[in-house]
Amino acid sequence: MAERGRTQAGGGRRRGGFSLDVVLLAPIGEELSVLLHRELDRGRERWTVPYEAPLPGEALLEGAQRIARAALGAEPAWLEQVGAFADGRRHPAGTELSVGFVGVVPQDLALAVGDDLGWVAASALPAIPARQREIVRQGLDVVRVRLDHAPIAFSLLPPTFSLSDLQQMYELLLGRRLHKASFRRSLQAAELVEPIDEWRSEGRGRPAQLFRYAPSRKRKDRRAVRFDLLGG
Amino acid sequence: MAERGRTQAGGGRRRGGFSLDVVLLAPIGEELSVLLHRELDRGRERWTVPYEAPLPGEALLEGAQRIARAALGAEPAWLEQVGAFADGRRHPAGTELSVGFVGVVPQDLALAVGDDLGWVAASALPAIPARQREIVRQGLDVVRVRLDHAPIAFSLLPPTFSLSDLQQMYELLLGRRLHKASFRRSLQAAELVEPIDEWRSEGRGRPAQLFRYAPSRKRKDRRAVRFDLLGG
DNA sequence: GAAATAGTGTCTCTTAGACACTATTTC
DNA sequence: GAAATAGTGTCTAAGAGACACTATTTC
Repeated sequence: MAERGRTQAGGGRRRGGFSLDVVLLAPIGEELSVLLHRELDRGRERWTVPYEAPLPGEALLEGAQRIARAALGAEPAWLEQVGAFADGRRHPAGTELSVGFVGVVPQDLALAVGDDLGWVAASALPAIPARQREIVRQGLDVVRVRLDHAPIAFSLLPPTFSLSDLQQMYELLLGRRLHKASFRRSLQAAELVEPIDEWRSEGRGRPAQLFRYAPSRKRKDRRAVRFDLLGG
Repeated sequence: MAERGRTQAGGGRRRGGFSLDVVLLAPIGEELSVLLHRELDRGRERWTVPYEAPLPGEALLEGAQRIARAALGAEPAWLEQVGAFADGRRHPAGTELSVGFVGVVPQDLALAVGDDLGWVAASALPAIPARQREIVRQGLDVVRVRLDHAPIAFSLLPPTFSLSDLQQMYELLLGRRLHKASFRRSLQAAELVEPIDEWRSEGRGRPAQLFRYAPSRKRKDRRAVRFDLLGG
């Protein structure tokens, strides 16, 4: 916790090394949001994706986890490499190379970030360094591609959830609406969730049955969930 | 051409930098093969994936192209980044970090490599440094994933080809058999090829009509080719 | 009752994959 | 004719997506 707000501590202007850049995504209200760090550069406010130099001997994923922990005070629920970026575009660390990561954070953990950090809707990012903008763009793509194969959406939900919760999470991450009946059929076919004997009422409307994530081990290469567009 | 056989020229033991590792794949006969470089290390023969240090100011893809050109004397037909690797495993450059690329090379270009280079079946690689083995493994995955969306198979064929040629190339790259009728239906739906008024006889059997790669511009996000298993 | 949300049944259309066939060549 | 390869027609099963419906709650 003491590390919070000092995300850039190790990210000097070391020309020889490289930076680790960590795009953290969280569902904030109805928006898929990105964690940005506010820096003051000669009196001007600048936003950056959290980054730092790697530590000697540290694996890339470990370093990305460390940077995420420094920013969040907690581990992201999922974290994966996006790639290496050295296109000559501007980066605040001054390094020629950056290795990008993307991770997701559940909303409750996301809300407890420090003063100089903020969640900004991915659809309305402020100006950030060009190389980092590319990392964010590709990071969003990585999440959307991986969504079918990794339990990213589940990791953002509490242990029990309704199928409407789950569908909304998928829709938020994908940035598009899904077809309700089809979503549920696919979920059933994928054997990913298990109903529990519990219902939750949101005030208005029929109470929703709750489920928990319980993937069937039988089919490993089976696609997780298949999606349809739009929906009633 | 003068560069050939000096692939490792820039790949010293610079702890501070990183290496660019280029996995080159080619269809050699019936085998999908990887280009390896033979080095002598204290009298022992060692095989490595071509690698070098990047040049200052050079974009990653440019560097990978340069390394491929040095090894092949030609550009690969397709080249894409695999990712960054710094897992602490062994790498001949001695760097902590490597950025991996994967590319493909048509057979005719592939056959003209120098003495200290050789094409080895991907299914039967010799011992290579652990980090490079991982880059090869992930590189093969990248090719297979991209095959649906990038004209990789076409880039490995001459301008005109039979549909059986094309299917065989897909099968080689994917490492599995495809279903003939389904392959052709998918190809038709994807509007990727155009028949030309020319046939080719292989000696035995009915002559095959020749086609050329002619993607329809209309549907950009349409999946390139959809595949089925096995086949008559 | 209306409004809101959860959940389902059924229809159509597309496609993967199997199967079996026809077509055209060399021997 | 047989063998080999190219190419196609049809059937089935699965799945996507639309549509409309039923079910259960609050107001």
